[in-house]
Amino acid sequence: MQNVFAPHDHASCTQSALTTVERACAERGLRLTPVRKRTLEILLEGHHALGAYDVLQKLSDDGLADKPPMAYRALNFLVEHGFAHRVERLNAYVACAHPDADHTPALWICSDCHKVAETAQAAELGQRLGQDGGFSINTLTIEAEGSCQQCRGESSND
Amino acid sequence: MQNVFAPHDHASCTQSALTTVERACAERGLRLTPVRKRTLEILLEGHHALGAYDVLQKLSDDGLADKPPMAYRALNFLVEHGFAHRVERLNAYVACAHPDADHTPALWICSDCHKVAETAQAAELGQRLGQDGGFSINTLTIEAEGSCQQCRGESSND
DNA sequence: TGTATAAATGTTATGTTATAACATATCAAT
DNA sequence: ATTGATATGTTATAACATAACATTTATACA
Repeated sequence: MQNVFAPHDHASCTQSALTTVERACAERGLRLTPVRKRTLEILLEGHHALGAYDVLQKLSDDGLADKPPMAYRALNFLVEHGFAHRVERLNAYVACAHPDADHTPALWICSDCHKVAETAQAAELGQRLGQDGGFSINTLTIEAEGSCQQCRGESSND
Repeated sequence: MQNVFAPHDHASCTQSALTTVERACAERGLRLTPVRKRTLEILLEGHHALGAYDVLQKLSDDGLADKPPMAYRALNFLVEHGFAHRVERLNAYVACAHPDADHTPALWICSDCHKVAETAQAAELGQRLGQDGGFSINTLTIEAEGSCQQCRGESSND
């Protein structure tokens, strides 16, 4: 687990995500317009899920967008291209922790600190699960709500 | 996979779910009031997810409830006690396919026929996933969207 | 049997999340 | 420059959900 729960150098964490997305957009011919980039930055400010209207408020503060569709469009762009994830349980959005990998993430929502972490091993797992019933998966949502190690104040070997 | 996608004797399927829930309520001292029972019946009419307002409409037709909180209360009761599940991806609800077992279901949403099936093997799986990061899971959501075997028109051994 | 307590229901009002539909502007290629 | 595609601006409304408080009904037990 790429541990966003643990203390880390968040500035470089943000910077590297941003750079990676910029590169990915360049490579894939995607337009990381001002609203889109700012939306990503907003999500990157913390490892928390933000609702579309939270994002909209911040975009509005910056004079970049002031109506729901604008925020939803930017968020949908990010989600579609794997630069952010929608957290179904929260009707909210998180920046992707490793936007370059093609992945179906499992999301880990700490109900205490409200941070959301992500792991990538979900896809194979879904395939395995679906095999029995002959179900062919397009998209898979795996979200756990609970408490992270940091919030439980426990050591790693308990 | 308890295959709700495949043709089956739905009347007996419904009846047995209903009986099981009635028994469970009796055993656990829960009150399966008219609105609650009818709500369950409504969900049991098909293996489809229904939105709270769809349910409300039907309850209203029956003169049992006519305001949002009434439907939400009944639905929440069913969900809390494991007699129905909330489908996060759809903001909707399905009757539980095996309401007696204590389970964390994985839900299988066919985007073609819109039926929702359920399997029970999710819990262990979540535990395994969370172990690495020391994350302690309270609730786990696993939902796959895709196409069922029936809708793909494929044989079982492809 | 009356009364206390808890549980469920009824009701108003509003909060929150999301999109349809259509107009306008900008970009990218020829 | 023209065109076609993409993105943005805007209005309006749809869809989902709950807070807060009043009233009724069930249940327990004095």
